[in-house]
Amino acid sequence: MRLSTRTRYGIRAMLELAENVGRGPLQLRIIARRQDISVKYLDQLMTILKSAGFVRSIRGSKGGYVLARAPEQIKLNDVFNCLEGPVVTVECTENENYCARAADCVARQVWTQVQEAVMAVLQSITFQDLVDRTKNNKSPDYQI
Amino acid sequence: MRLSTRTRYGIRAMLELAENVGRGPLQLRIIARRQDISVKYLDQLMTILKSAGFVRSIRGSKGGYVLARAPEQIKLNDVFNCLEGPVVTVECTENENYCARAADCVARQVWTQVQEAVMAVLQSITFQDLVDRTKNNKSPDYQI
DNA sequence: TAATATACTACTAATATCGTAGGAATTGGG
DNA sequence: CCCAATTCCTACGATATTAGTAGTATATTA
Repeated sequence: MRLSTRTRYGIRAMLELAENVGRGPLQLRIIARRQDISVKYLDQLMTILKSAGFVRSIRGSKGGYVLARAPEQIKLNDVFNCLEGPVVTVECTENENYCARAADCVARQVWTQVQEAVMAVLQSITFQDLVDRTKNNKSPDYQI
Repeated sequence: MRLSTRTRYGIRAMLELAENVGRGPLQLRIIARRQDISVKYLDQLMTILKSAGFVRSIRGSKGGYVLARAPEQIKLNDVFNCLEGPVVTVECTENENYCARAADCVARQVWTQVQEAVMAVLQSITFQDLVDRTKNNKSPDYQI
């Protein structure tokens, strides 16, 4: 159960956009440099995020990317699902008919519990929350 | 973030052994048939579980496998870790020095939160719990 | 000694991941 | 109108992992 770089990079890129709200479009090049990600790879990730409706693009010179919605309206769970796929994919938790024993399968119950725990965390956090947390981390009050 | 069959099969095999406690060794062949897993593949999984100390093997005729500890003393988390590896592997959650920005990286905080949520679920369940749940599921009281 | 098990090692097909590469299309500014 | 900057699109490839299959060696019981 390891996270793909796709998801990790994608969420970090979204965070960059969230921090840039109100300052116009942000370029791939900039995001890639700040987050230490290959421009070309990030290019593909943004395509996914764009077609899922999380970001908007402005083409041409002075173009770039902006969030399609306000940061407080985008939950981590949404983006996670888009990039990583359904949380904890075990076929039988999604499709009751996948296995004949599903009804009294305790293993299935466990995976469902795990799944719900992960979703609960990711659903409770928006990109605005992450922006706020970043500010707190950078605040002088928190320096040692 | 999908579970490998390795983990799923392994946990189901362990559950079979937990249900068989006190009845002597259980053969690979039997477990494989009941759980619909390839005998040869299960063979390899049991090798892993054995070297991790979760099961003991009895070789030769009338041999098989038994749990190495009482079912109430084996948490799902232990077996999960053994088969699937660390929960939610993101290098930076395990190794603070992996990334220079780790200290104030909010993405890292998120993955830590997710990780802890999963571990909390898996740590709260033992194989004895699963045996009990199975009995409840099979009890006539629960039939419709 | 025969039958039944586990133990061990090697191989393989399929798939996914994590990119790299190259060029086409669009836009803003001089 | 032209050039530079930027997104858009498609194809390719190297690497690793997964989910097995296969064959043989070793141990134990009866």
